[in-house]
Amino acid sequence: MKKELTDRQQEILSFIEQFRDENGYPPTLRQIGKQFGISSTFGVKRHMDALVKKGHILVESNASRGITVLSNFESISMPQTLGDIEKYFKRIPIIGRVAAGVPITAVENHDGDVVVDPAMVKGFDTCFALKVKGDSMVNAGIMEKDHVIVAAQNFAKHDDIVVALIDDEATVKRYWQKNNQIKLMPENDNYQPIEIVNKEVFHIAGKVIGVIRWYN
Amino acid sequence: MKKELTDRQQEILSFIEQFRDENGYPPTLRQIGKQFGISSTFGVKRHMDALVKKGHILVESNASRGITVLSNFESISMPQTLGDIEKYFKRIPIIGRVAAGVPITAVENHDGDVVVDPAMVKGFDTCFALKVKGDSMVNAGIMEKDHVIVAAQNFAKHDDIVVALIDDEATVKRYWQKNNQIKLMPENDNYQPIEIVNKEVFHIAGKVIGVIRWYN
DNA sequence: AAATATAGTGCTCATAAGAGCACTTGTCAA
DNA sequence: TTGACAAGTGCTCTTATGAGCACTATATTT
Repeated sequence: MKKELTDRQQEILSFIEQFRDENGYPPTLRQIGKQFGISSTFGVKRHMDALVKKGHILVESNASRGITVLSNFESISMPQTLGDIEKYFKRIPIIGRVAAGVPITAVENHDGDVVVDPAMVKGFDTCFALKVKGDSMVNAGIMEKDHVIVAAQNFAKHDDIVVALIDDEATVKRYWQKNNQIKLMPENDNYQPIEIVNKEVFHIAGKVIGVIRWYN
Repeated sequence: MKKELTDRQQEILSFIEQFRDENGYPPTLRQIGKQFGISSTFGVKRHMDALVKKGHILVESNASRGITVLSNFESISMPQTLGDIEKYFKRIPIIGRVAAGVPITAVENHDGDVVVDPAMVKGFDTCFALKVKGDSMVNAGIMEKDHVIVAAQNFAKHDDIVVALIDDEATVKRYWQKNNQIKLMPENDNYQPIEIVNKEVFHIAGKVIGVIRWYN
């Protein structure tokens, strides 16, 4: 069992992990020292020894950057059989281009995928994810490069956030409808509402049901 | 765009990734050479140069093991065995209360969990999710009731978005630091920055690495 | 007051490890 | 046949980096 760390040791352990995560390789003793204002490698080395002793890392002797951080994997609720997996986890494809003619499910359109909770997309037949271009929805908390999770459907209700196609151009906007009049409302003061006059070239691809953002 | 690799280059790239995944740090040129029966570091070095040129890795000059493998988004794949699951999916606990005294991992504090892509939290030892209260970060696209994904750590860099504890009250803010002065910056014009004067009652619980939102 | 633990300095030393040159071998296309 | 290219050898050179010693400082405990 891992033993309690001092504040200093915890700080240093966190730094090692973060460094490794950002660079793909762990820091040297001197890089650690520099980060914390420790001028001597020996001072840092003793922290390593302490972290090894307490079971948080492994250090390969005489190997530069030879630090292995031991993970702390605590399982929550996990599937018991392979067949169970879809009850616990779901992957949704990230669609590169959304165009009217092209079926959403087209494989050549894949651009990776996102992992979501199946409970969240329950009841929606076909879902896909879309990487947001532009900042027209920032006031709705949808930023450039976020991924929106979309339930595929060709209709919408007033006030839904939708993925709409105008002349084969995909856009995320809030759907506004009164009687026979339709507008696509941006949520950014620098943009103007788009009024749909020609319904021939207008299409709804789906309704936004979620947003996922990762920093870095 | 990444260019095509020769068979040899592909083998070597795979080995580097596998080595790093197993050990937590990349191999040296000599270790790579040993694996493939290449006795000269120069032979290996030229493979590295080729991989850099073709956009698959980064190499830090004169740094031992300074190889960063650039990630490649693969298309949807599913685990083949139960043991594989954690490579594909991860659940992160939603923490009810974040308080200075209480360990984050305390089970009684669970409030369900969120499903995320393990690749996104790779390298972070302990992660948790937190439901956002209040609208002080709307300009950063973090809305009330969103879940923020947090990597547990007790330090932060200037400009990180952090979960901070002041007098046992948890808050999400942008971390601002200059010399010895620390401020927590809201991203909403209706709120004022919080200046940290008493560091006794101030604590950093973690760094926000992602945001998840579900509508309805 | 003495003992103990954590944290750090300023060195030295040995070596692990990257950089690079001149030369060789084998394959394939023009 | 020639030329281009990938792949590898056997070196040398430099330096980045881990190991370790003797000593200091500051708490906290005994």
